[in-house]
Amino acid sequence: METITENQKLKVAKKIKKMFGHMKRSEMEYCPIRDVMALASDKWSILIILYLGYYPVLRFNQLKKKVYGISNKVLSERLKVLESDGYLSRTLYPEVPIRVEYELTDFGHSYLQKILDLSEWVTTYSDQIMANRKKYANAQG
Amino acid sequence: METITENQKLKVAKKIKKMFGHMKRSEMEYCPIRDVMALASDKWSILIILYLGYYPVLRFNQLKKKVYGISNKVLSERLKVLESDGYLSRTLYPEVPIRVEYELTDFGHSYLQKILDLSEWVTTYSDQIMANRKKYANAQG
DNA sequence: CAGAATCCGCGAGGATACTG
DNA sequence: CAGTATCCTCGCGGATTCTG
Repeated sequence: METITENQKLKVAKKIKKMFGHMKRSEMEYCPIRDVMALASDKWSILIILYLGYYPVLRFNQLKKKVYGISNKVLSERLKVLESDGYLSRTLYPEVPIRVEYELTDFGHSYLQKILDLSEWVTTYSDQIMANRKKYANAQG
Repeated sequence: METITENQKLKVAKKIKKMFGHMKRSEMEYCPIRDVMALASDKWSILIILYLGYYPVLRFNQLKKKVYGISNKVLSERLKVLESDGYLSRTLYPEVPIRVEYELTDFGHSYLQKILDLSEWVTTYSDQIMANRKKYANAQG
C-alpha cells in the first residue's frame, strides 16, 4: 500500500469542501450525488449495465437469463429507472410476438467505464480486504 | 455528451471479459467485487468516509452529529464493517470517560479518492440525468 | 414475448432505553 | 462517552399468476 502524503490529504479535504461544503448537514440526506448513485449502483443495475456493455443489445428475456436470479418485477423496475435516467435506451418493435431491445446509451457507456475503473481498483485490493476481514474476525473471536 | 466510438466499446467488452469472463453466471451472484463494493458503497458508509476525509479524526458522537440522521445502531455497525475491511482505524483511549477515535487508513484514503472521482463524474452529468428523468416522467404522463 | 398485478416474507434500519 | 440490547415497522425484493 503506497502511503498517502499529508499534502494529498489536504487536497482531498479541499475537494470535499468544494463539492459538499455548500450543503447544510440536513441537505446531505438529499444530496443529488447520492441520489444519482443510489439508482445505478445497486447489485442488479450494475449487472444489467455490465451485460449490456458486453452484449451490445439484449431483449427482456435474454437479460433475464444473463442476469441470473433476477425476477420479472425487479428487472422491469430497474430497466425503467435506468432508461429514465438515460443509461439505456428501449426500442419496441411492434411485431407479433412483440420484441423489445435494450442497449446502452453513450451516457450509459460512460458510466460503465467508471464502474470498470472502480472494479479494477477493488480487484487490486480485494485480497488485502479479505485478509483484513479475516484478521479482524480472528481478533474478535 | 461525447460520442463513444465502436473501438472504445470493443475495449470495454474486452475488459469485461477479462474481469468477469471466467465466472459462471451463478457465481456472479457472489462476485467478490460486488461483495466488496456493497459494504462500502451504501449511503451511510460513504458519508462516514467523506467526513473522515474532511476531518482527519473524529470520535463516535462527533461522527453521529456530522452524519446527520444516522442511528447508534447503524453507525456502530458500519464502523465495525469499515474497520474490518480496513478502511478506517479505531483507537481506544481507556480514560474516564472513555474516548474512541476513528480515522481513515491509507487504504481508506485511497478509496475516498475513487469515490470523489466518481462523484465528479456524477456532478458533471447530474443536470442531464435530472433532465432525462423529467422528460421521461412527462412522456409517461 | 414483455411485462403488470398481486401477495407475502423478512431483514435492514429507526427509536428508545440501558450499561460498563 | 461509546456503544449494546430490544422492539418494531416498512418497504424491497422474491414467487407466482395473468394479459395485450
